[in-house]
Amino acid sequence: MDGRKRRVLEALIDDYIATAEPVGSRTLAKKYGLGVSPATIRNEMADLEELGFLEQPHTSAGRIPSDKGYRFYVDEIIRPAPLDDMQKERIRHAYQVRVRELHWFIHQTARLVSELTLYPSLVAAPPVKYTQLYDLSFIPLGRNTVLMVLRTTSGMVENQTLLLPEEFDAEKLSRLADDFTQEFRGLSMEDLKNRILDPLQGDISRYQGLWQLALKWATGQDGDEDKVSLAGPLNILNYPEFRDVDKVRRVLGFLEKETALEFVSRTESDGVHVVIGAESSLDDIQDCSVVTATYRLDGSVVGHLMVLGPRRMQYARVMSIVEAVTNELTRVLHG
Amino acid sequence: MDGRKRRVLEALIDDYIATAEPVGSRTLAKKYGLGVSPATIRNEMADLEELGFLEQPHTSAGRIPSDKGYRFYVDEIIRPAPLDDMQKERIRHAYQVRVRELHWFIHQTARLVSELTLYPSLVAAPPVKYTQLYDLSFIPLGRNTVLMVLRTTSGMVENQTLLLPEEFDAEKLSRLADDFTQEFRGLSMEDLKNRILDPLQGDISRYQGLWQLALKWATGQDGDEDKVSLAGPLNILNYPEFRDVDKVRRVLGFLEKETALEFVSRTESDGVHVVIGAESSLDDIQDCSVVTATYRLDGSVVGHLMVLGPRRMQYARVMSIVEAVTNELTRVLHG
DNA sequence: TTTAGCACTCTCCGAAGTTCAGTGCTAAAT
DNA sequence: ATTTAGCACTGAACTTCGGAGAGTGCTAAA
Repeated sequence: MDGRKRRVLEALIDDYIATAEPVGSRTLAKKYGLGVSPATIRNEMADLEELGFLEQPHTSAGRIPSDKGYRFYVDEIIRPAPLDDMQKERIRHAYQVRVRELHWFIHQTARLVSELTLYPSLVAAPPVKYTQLYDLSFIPLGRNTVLMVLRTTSGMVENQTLLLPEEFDAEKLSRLADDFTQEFRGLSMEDLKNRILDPLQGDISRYQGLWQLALKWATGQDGDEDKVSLAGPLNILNYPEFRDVDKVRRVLGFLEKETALEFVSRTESDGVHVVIGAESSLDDIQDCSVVTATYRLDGSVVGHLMVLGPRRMQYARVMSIVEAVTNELTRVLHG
Repeated sequence: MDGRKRRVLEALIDDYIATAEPVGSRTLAKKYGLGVSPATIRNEMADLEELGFLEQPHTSAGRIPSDKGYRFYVDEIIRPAPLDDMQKERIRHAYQVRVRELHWFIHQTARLVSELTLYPSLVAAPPVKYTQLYDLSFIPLGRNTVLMVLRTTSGMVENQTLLLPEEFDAEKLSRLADDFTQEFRGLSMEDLKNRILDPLQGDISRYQGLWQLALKWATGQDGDEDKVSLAGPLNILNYPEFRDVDKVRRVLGFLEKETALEFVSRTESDGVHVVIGAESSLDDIQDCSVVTATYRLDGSVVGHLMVLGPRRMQYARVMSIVEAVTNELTRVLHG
C-alpha cells in the first residue's frame, strides 16, 4: 500500500462521496492532480480491487469503494474537518436556554446534529440502569392531582403530573415522599425495577398505592418515549441511494424501532466510532453507515448519539460535528 | 343520479380504494352483484364521467374517482363503519394511565389514531390563545434550580425545570409566584404575550428576571414542540401512490412543517370533516385526503386532530375511528 | 515503470413491434 | 326504450433489438 495507491483511493472515495456514481480512471486523472495517466490509475485500481478496497458494479463501469475501502479511508486517511464559524456558533447557542430536563437536552441535541450534518440523528438518554435516585417529592396540585418530581444523583430532574388514586393531604404526601427517598436513595433505576420484580422481595403490590405509581414511572415501565429522540429522518430522502421506497421504509423503520436504541447503546468505549455497511450485521442498515458517540452526564454516566447516512457518508465532517456536539453537551451537563 | 348510478359509483370507489387500480366495467359486473352486463355499466360509467364523478387516466384504462366523486361518496353514500371490539378496547385503554399533562394526551392520541387507521396522524394542542393561566408556582429544587409549574383554567399542568438566573430563597420564590399569579390569573397566553410585546406596556425587560423566564416559557416563545405530535408517518410508505420518493418528501415535509399545524387548526366547527385532494389548495398534499376532527379540553377549549392518507382513503373506517377517539379524549379531559 | 492504443464488455437508451385491458359504437334482443 | 353482444379501436406496458458510450484489461512501445 504505497503512497500513490493511497492517494488514488482517497481521490476515488472523495469523488464517489460527492457524486454517488462509480468513478473511472479518466475522471480521477482529470479532476484530481495525480500526475499520472489514466492507464496507470487503472493499474492501481485493479490492485486496489484485488486488495478488497474497491468493487466494480459491472465490467464497464467505474469502481466504487467496498466496506473495507471505507474502513481504510476512515481509519487511515481522513483527518478531522475543522468546523466553520456558523457551525461553532450553532453549537454554542444550542444549550443556552436554562432548562434542566434531560429529555430537553436530548431533543435539542438530536435536532442540532441532524441540522448540521444533514443526516438523520438519534440521541438516547443514559440507560436507566445508570441513573440513580437522589430524591422524590410529591407536590400537591389540587385535591386529586399530584406532581411527582424525581431527581437523580447526576442532577437531572424528571417530573410528571398524575391523578391520585385516592385522596391525600399535603402532610401525608410529603411524608410518603420522604419515606420513599429514605428507602430508595442511591439505588439505580434498574435495582428499583429488580426489587419490584424479584419474587423474594415480593411484587409491586407490596407497596402502597402512590409508591406503586412512583416506582412504575421512575423505572420507565409505561413508556420511555422521552428517553430517545430522533431528528431529521427525512434527510435520508435527499440521497439518491434512497430513491427506493422499500429501502427508505427499512432504514426509517429501523430508526423508529427499539433496535436502533439497542444498537446505539451497545458502544462501550468513549469517543467517536464509525460502523460501515455490513459491519453492523443488521439487515435493515446494510446500505448505511453510522457514526456513534457518547456523552457524559455526570462525569461518569454515559448517553449515546448516532448519525445515520448512506455508506458514502461525509465521514470527516460528520465525525467532527459529532465530536464537537458531544463535548459541548458533556460540558453543559456538568454544571 | 338514479339508484343504479349510485350503486355503480359506490362499487367503483370501493374497488379503487381496495386496489388502487383503475376499475373497468367487467370487474364491476363480476365482483359486485349489480345484475347488469358490462355494457350497461359502461354506459353508466360514461354518464358518471360526464357528470364529473369519474376520470379516465387514458382511453383504454378503467375509471378512477375524481375529487367530486369522492366528495359525493363521502357526503351521500358511506355510512359510519362500526368499530370492532379490539378497536373499542384500544380506545378505552389508551388513557388509563393517570398522567395529567396535555402533551402526554396529545402524544398518546396521535399514536392511537395512527395505529388504528394505518395512516399518519397529527394531533395539535389547543392554540395558546385559548388557554388561560390559572396559577404559577416556583418549586425550589436546589440552590440554583427551580421547577416552574403552570396550571391552566382547564385543569392541565405544564412544567419545566430551569436554572435560576440568580439565587433565591424559598420564601422569595413563593412570593414571586404568588404575585405573578395575582397579576396575571385569568389572562390567556395570547394576552400575556401581547402584554410582553406591547410597546405601551413596556417590553419584557420591565419584568423581574424570573418573571421574564416564566413569561417566555408560558407563552411558548422557545419552542412549542410539545404542542403538536405526529405519529406513524411511515404508514404512508405502504400505499402504492407513494412509491415516488419526491411525493413522500413533499407529504411528510408538509406534516413536519408549521403548515400542517395551521391547516389542522383552521377548522372552526366541531365534528369530523373531510378534505379531498385539491380541495385543500395546498400543493404538497394535492394527492392526499385529510380527515380532521376537534376535541374539547374543558367543554369549550378546542384542540385539533388530523389523519392524512391517499385520496383513496378508507373514509368510513377512518371517520368512525376519529370520531370515537375524539369523543373518548374529550370525555377523559373533562374529569 | 509508465503510457498509448485498441479490442472488448456491459449498461443505457430509443425505436419498433406485440400484447392486452378496456373502451365506444352499432345493431340485435328483450 | 333499455339492455346486451359483438367488434373495431386506442393507448399503455412490455419486449426486442441495435447502436452509442463509458470504462475496462491487455499488449506493446516509450
